[in-house]
Amino acid sequence: MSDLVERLRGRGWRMTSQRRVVAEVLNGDHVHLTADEVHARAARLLPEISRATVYNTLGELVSLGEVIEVATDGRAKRYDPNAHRPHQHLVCSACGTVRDVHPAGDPLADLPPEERFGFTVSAVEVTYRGLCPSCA
Amino acid sequence: MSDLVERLRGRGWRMTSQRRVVAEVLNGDHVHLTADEVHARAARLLPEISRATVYNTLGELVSLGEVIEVATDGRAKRYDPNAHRPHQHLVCSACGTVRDVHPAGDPLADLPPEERFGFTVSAVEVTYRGLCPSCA
DNA sequence: ATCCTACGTTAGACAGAGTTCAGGTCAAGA
DNA sequence: TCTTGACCTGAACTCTGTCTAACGTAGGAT
Ligand SMILES: [Mn+2]
Ligand SMILES: [Mn+2]
Ligand SMILES: [Zn+2]
Ligand SMILES: [Zn+2]
Repeated sequence: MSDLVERLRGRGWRMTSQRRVVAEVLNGDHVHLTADEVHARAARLLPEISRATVYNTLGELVSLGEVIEVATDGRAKRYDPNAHRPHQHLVCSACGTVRDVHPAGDPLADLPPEERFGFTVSAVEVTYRGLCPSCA
Repeated sequence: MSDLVERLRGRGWRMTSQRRVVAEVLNGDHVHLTADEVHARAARLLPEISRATVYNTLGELVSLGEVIEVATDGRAKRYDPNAHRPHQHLVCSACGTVRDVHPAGDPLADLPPEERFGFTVSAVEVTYRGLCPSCA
């Protein structure tokens, strides 16, 4: 996540304390924070950061391809810095916890041509649902 | 969808004009309407129907297992009367059109035990994304 | 057929998530 | 250091969905 600063600068983006702090928060494995969680953690490092800036920066990171947006349910979207390797998600139906998973097989290949209705299919998302150990 | 009226009655539910109209709107194949779309169409048949009743009735139909809630993106949930046969969805990234698809294989079997992190996995959703013929 | 009443409906207030905007701030090149 | 346009802020606003109190009515009881 630290060379993100370089990538952003390479695209002519100003490196502000706000953007640095958001990038800092989105660091680690199995990180799937909501925008408000990102804002709360960023505000511990930079108290005056605004909600709007967090939303703007997250949206920019998504456009850059550095962060993936995960729409789990009727709840808030989660922002996932693990954009390196493609993966799918396992979501707890009770508490909303999200884990990265790597299923076998290629779901795209499982969709036969006659089931594509003339669409140009380019991506597939798989969401597994169940109860996590704490909630079971 | 017409014997839905009977199933509801069998559960001791009152059959009101509002519920009949919502059931009427949710009729056909590849129907994936948002709650507000259901409300708009229901209101053409029964102008005084309220938004709250549409939400209530849709929630009841989901609890009954007669309708499936589909969260396509960060937008409004869609309500799908095709609850008979399990299926997945193909969504146009441009216009949002949703089609029912039936991929081969069992995605649940593709998630090995060591990728389940102790979860009790009970369901899986697959969403294919791409451009529909009109948008391509 | 009429009455009763618990269940259903309504309008509007409310809440959470996210967007927009006018005005103030500041990163970084000259 | 100066300049400037990109960036940030707070507040208002939209969108989706829930809740509530008062009103209406489906359908069994009489
Ligand atoms: Mn992830
Ligand atoms: Mn469907
Ligand atoms: Zn859980
Ligand atoms: Zn389309």
